[in-house]
Amino acid sequence: MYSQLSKYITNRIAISDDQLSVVLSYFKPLVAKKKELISSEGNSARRMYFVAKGCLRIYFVKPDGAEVTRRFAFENRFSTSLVSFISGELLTENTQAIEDCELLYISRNDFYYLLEVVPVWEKFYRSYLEEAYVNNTNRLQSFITLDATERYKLLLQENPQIVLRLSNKLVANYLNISQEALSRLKSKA
Amino acid sequence: MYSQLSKYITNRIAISDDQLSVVLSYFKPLVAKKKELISSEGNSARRMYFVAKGCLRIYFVKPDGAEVTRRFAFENRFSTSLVSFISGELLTENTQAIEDCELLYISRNDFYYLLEVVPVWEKFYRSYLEEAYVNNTNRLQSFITLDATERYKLLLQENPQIVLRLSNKLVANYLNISQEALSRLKSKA
DNA sequence: CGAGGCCTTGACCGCGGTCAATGCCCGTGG
DNA sequence: CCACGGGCATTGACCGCGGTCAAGGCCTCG
Repeated sequence: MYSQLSKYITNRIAISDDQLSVVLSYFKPLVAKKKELISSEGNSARRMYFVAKGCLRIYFVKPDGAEVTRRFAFENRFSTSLVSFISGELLTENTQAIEDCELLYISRNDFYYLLEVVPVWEKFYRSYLEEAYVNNTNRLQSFITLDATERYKLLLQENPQIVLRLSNKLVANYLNISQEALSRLKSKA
Repeated sequence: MYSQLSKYITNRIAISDDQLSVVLSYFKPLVAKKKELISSEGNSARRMYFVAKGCLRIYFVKPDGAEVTRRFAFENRFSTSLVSFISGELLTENTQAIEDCELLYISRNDFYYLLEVVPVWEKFYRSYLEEAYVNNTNRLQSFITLDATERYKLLLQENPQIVLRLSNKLVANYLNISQEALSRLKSKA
């Protein structure tokens, strides 16, 4: 697990072995069963997760109770309810294991502490934020410019893993269309 | 102009006078007339703009030629085509003055140079990225969860300046609805 | 004063949502 | 090992939001 995380970090920034082991020492392992809710709205336990195995789903809940998926995180991805992580306020999004998972997590406090004591960690966070921003913008753009069929085709191209590995229900939810609509557009194409 | 920018920066990070003047020295003034295109798609001149006076509009162009506004930046705001700024690739978005503007800009190269030589500048960029991410996420969320009327009401609440100061056409474009639809929902509410 | 852009209103329509019925698959317990 | 139940997928019927097209009035600017 820790070697996967090391690789992830060293792929992104130049960091000395000493600094790397300081960073790693703040990550703790966590195992979660399928369907388990790892952190939920209104909870103040903000953490950043590294997925060593399995898949996480980040979603928020609409006033009417409906859930909307913002993101899936498969193996070798970081993931967090980033808006709450940034603001330090209560969680606005839930994180759920949708497969049996092996995770490493770091608390928000420890993460921000590392920003102070390991200068190069700031660069890591920068690249994380930049990537999150670009992903978000692309997703926003796809909702603004594409209809349901085009969004589905784009997802197949750019992230086939989501379509192949997850249930139609989850895929439809991620595309923000109904299960029925996804079923129909699949049968046409 | 430079004092506005100083205030903006010192409001966000603790920075010594010396470092501040280094930072300021990389910003250059620019005046733009209403409707002027300041930087456009396919252009590689990536800059970050500080709006001292007037209003900028950042938009991208759909394959069919339609324009979609991602963001307006009024006085005392930073603004850039951030995805291109991050990636260093060609611009994917255009920036246009929609009023007569007084701007300060810094080139992408100089900006990244500052990240190396003025360590505290990294914190400034961090806070900028965090804010951009949160804004983007809220906007994405509003498209996913709200219909046209609700999006309009939310905009009135959170950013009345946009509605009051800009033409219906621009507002409708920002909300990603047709001018006609905006006209109708205004007359009902 | 004319032309072009913006705003409004009406008519029409298509995408995708909801509701409902049915079928399928799979996990669980008897 | 089979029977049952619950969740997921598919299909049909229906409908409403918001888009497009078109026409008319108004304001602005050259």
